[in-house]
Amino acid sequence: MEILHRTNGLTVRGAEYFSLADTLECGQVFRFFADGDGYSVFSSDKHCFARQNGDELEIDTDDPDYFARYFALGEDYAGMFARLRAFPELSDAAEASKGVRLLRQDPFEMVISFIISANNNIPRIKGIIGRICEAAGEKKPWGYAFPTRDALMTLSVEDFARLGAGYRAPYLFEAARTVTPEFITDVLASDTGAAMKKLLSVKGVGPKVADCIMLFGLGRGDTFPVDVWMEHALATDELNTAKAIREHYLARYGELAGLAQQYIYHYNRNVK
DNA sequence: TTCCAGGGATATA
DNA sequence: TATATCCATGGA
Repeated sequence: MEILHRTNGLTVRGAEYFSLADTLECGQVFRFFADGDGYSVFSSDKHCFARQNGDELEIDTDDPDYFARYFALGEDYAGMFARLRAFPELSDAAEASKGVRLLRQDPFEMVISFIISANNNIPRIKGIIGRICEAAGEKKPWGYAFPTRDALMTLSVEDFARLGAGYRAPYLFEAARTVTPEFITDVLASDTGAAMKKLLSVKGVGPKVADCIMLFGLGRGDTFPVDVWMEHALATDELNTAKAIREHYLARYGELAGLAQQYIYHYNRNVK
């Protein structure tokens, strides 16, 4: 994969293990929309317009370095794909998900976003997050940034409820106060078990939400979020709870479990 | 243990 | 077309 840095973006050639559409459409990111012949993608206080034609990818942005990391352009997806493809039960899902990547998203944004995701559907989640950005995020030429923690702290429980968060409003109010930069640093420095425990101390964060935050926001591959789709796809007589499924596949795929989860999710939701 | 709390999408009648 | 169910979490 060849990456050319331009002043206003990036050009990537030979992006065989990269699918912009599949990566964005597999439930890990809520701030993007199909825009002409590509996608507008928003993360933290950044924006890019990305477009893919075969194995050539164009990313227009003021911050190429940020989006090079965001899209994990420096990581060996060919190698990770090959290792997962070798598991017989994963071969079909892997082949259908060759270009799916784990995005490196902003930890604070992920905590807030995945609290909203609990017991919710994607269109509604997108709506709530969009309204929170308009209410408290900085206005930019391309739209609104995700609010900083300080800006989020100016919103009341009633504000969050009015923006559509429903009964999650008090959790968001509290998270804006407890999820400090120090909290994030602390979680990042912890091993998986300790990180999970710390995240679970935030109200509104249960096991599934914590797994999503670790995988999509903290770059932790050794997690395996099990939502209802995964449970339907993977449940057997022996593995009949989300917890049992999680433990089993975590042990089997190790540090690649998170990517395996994305392959399975994408295959079952978007391909099959 | 069971129930409930937004509301948009999906399934079923 | 109308109505029931789903969703992942915390608290009663």
